[in-house]
Amino acid sequence: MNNNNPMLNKSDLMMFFQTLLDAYGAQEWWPGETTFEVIIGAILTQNTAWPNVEKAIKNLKRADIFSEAALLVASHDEVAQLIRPSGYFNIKATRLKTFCTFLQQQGGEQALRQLETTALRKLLLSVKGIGPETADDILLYAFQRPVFVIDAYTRRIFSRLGKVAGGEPYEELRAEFELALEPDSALFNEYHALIVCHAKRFCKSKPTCIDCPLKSLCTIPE
DNA sequence: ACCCAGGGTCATA
DNA sequence: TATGACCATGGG
Repeated sequence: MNNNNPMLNKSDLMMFFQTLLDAYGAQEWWPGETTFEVIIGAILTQNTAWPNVEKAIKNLKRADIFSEAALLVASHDEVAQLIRPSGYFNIKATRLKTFCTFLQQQGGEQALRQLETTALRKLLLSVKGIGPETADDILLYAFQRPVFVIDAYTRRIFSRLGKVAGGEPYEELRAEFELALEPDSALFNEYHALIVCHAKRFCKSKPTCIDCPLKSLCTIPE
């Protein structure tokens, strides 16, 4: 499929956005007060419901293990036990420590902020445990870069709207969204937040189409 | 007792 | 490139 007659076009995307914004209001993402907290949350929320991540973050804060230095000093088992509610706790404990080591080697958040988006993205993807979606969460919500995050919800919603196939490679989908829209980090921020908000209410694997604000535009409603 | 959640890595063909 | 196994808790 080429770009002559893109299924994903700006006017449709902005119409969906406005509909979601009218229905749910501004979400003001990411939940988290600091850049560091956004990044920790992005790693912990991999394939995991957000309330479980909040519990894990609370545990880390209560134990006063919520900084690059503290996470590196703490033992693997201690971190793992604290983040237990977020699931995959052994893997995620390693990922948190790996990221902190990376941050230290790079010279901290300030050094990363100096990099161009494409360079920073490549660097983040080189960290074991940070894949494309987590990298884009970090780029958009921690570093305010105009990157359109693709997640399972995005695939599901827009495939049900008949705008994408759904099974495209990550980079292909991201390119489609970013080519259709102006690079606007505030827009991308709110758009992804609204996608998640909407999917949690109406666009689950078993859809709940009653009162769905996108119902008239959807290809599957019963 | 299922099914699913704001993924990523690794082995295999 | 494209599947499949694995990681693991908590809520519906």
